[in-house]
Amino acid sequence: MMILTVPSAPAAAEPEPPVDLGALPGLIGYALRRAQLAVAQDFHRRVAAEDIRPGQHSVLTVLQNNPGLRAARVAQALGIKRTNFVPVLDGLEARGLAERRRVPGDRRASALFLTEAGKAVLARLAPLVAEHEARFAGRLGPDGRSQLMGLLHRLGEAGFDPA
Amino acid sequence: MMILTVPSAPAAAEPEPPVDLGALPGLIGYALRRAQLAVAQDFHRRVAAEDIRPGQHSVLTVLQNNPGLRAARVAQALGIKRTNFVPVLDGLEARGLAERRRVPGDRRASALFLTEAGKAVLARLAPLVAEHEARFAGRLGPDGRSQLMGLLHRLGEAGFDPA
DNA sequence: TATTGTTATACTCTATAACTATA
DNA sequence: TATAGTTATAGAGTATAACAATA
Repeated sequence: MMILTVPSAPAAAEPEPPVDLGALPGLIGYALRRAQLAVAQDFHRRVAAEDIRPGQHSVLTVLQNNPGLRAARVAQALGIKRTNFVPVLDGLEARGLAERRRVPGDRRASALFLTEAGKAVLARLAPLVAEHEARFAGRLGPDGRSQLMGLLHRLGEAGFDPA
Repeated sequence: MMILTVPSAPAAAEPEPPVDLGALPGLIGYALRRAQLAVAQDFHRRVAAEDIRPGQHSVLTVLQNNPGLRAARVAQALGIKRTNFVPVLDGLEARGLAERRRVPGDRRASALFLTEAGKAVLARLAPLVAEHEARFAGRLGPDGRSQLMGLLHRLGEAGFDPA
């Protein structure tokens, strides 16, 4: 019996050499993006039941801690442009989680508040966010976590100003 | 003389109390997002002259280090879905920086290569990216930088799979 | 049947310019 | 003239579903 063609290796055993990422894994920005993607995806999965995204969670948290704050200040505190903050707030208001009220002294401004439903969502969110946080804190250990927070804070300093 | 209204302080001196971010600054995901935003904005400014975004830089780097790699493998290595990789590659090809070539053995696949122009862009990019990296590495110090890379890698592990 | 690349589509995020009503 | 909120719009990024050609 004659063998007509001899593949250099069985198809199932072709290992496909790993992709060489070059200098990318050593770049701070690349490592940040990969880590942030992983963390954001976990947030999305954990909090899916409440249908809240990280940015919405941030806004609700700020309103809880600063009832009556003006829209421009919320946006600025979170690094969101005023113009992009409008649809975010529209969404929260349409779902009955937050509300705009007129400010007595200044008829241009609006003061923002959580509704009771908004407070309830935040209360239900708390344990989900805590689990999410614990998952990644667990990967780092207490020392690693506090080191990371310090290092990230240094990167974020003096960095941006979303006029 | 009767004072009708007494503002609690002159308007110019009203300090506007700081916004209370609550638990946000202690959350890994929030700190990651702020840091990533600052780093990405600096990348954008530094590299504006070449009109290349971080994702494009990553693709060009992978093609340089793995000439002839298939599209699906490039996308998977960078955490981009195959379907979203198409317009990225279209853009690079339209600018003459990368090209698709037919693969002899498999008529479905395309092998990806940098063009000479693509190699030249990457060469001009190198010092800009190095400056960008140095800016943030300088904020952390050598030890801080290597700690950060280790911690970010732990966060990104086993995290995502952009099928 | 499974894989490669692709189209179509939609939703989010981010960005700029310009408007309105106030101040 | 400046500010608070808004509208309109455009560009990226990311997501799913489905298709043709090929394996």
